[in-house]
Amino acid sequence: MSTPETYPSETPIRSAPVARDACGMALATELLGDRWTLLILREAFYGVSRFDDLRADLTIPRGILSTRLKALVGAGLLVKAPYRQGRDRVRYAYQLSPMGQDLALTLIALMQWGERHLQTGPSPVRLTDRRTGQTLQIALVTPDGQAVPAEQVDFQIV
Amino acid sequence: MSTPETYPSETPIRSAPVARDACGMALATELLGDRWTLLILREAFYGVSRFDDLRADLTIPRGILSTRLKALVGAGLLVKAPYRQGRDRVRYAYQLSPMGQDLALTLIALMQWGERHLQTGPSPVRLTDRRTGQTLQIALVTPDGQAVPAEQVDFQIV
DNA sequence: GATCTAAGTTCAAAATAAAGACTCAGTAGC
DNA sequence: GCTACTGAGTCTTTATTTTGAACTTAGATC
Repeated sequence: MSTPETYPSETPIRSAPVARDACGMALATELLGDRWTLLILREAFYGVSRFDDLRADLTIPRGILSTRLKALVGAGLLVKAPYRQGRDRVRYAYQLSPMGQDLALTLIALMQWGERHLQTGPSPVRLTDRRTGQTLQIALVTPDGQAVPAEQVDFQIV
Repeated sequence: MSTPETYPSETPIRSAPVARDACGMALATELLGDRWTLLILREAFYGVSRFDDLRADLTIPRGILSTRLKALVGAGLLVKAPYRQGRDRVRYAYQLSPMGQDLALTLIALMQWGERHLQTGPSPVRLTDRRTGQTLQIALVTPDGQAVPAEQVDFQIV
């Protein structure tokens, strides 16, 4: 990808060319950028959905989990779905909404970066093509699904 | 993509099938998951590299910026490069290391998700194929660069 | 020598997070 | 009916972080 101008240079970049409130990444970061939210969503992707299971799995304080879940439900990433186990009373499970599920590629991108740069051992997670068994990776693709190498990607601000 | 088992079900998932310290995403989240770190990296991608420019652009307290930059340099995402403007004394610019640059796809994934779900107006950011001008999107691809549709992706834990 | 600037450090006050006790609604056992 | 139990929270106190503002430092300029 065409990286931003290398620096030191004669005219260093003094500010970001896109305002924070017009940048999807900045907006997403405001919602997801804290110590727990992405970890909660990771659990949700794995299918962990009950309050006490999340709390035990993450060892997160109850109050914080409660606050975060409210925020995620409020933002539309999670939905509170009623369920009943056995003859027990109705309770609620936190499940990914379509908006939440759509975050999958982002979390996978983060996971693959973490595996490349932070993880020492091999990863237990396998992402493959169901048809061919080939290993899959995150990339930028054209509308017809052809990956474009980084050097060939043009990043511009209009 | 084969989503985790839908729930309510007879056997809900009680805990994540991958330990946090064996999951690249969880490791990445520990490093990047706070209110400022991703925003700092966003600036770095746009080429903003000086302490005071970052501070002014983000309106982040100096102390926090100092702490975060140290952490990012320590983790290897940023490098402190000496520079000299005019006849001024040597100062240091914070630039993305290869490890930091490799986070580009992750930030783009986050940006595209934010654009789809959080942004109201059109995005000023254009990601295109330099050869054909086609708009680009994040996807999972096979080693030969062919995108695989979500339904055909197999996610397994070994 | 006094002043300016970029890049920090230091410190008190405010906001957040953590840990643990408490609540509440419905079940189950006696 | 009374007691205990469970999942899903709330409440309260204490610890940790963040904030904002003032101070510091090193070299360049006047």
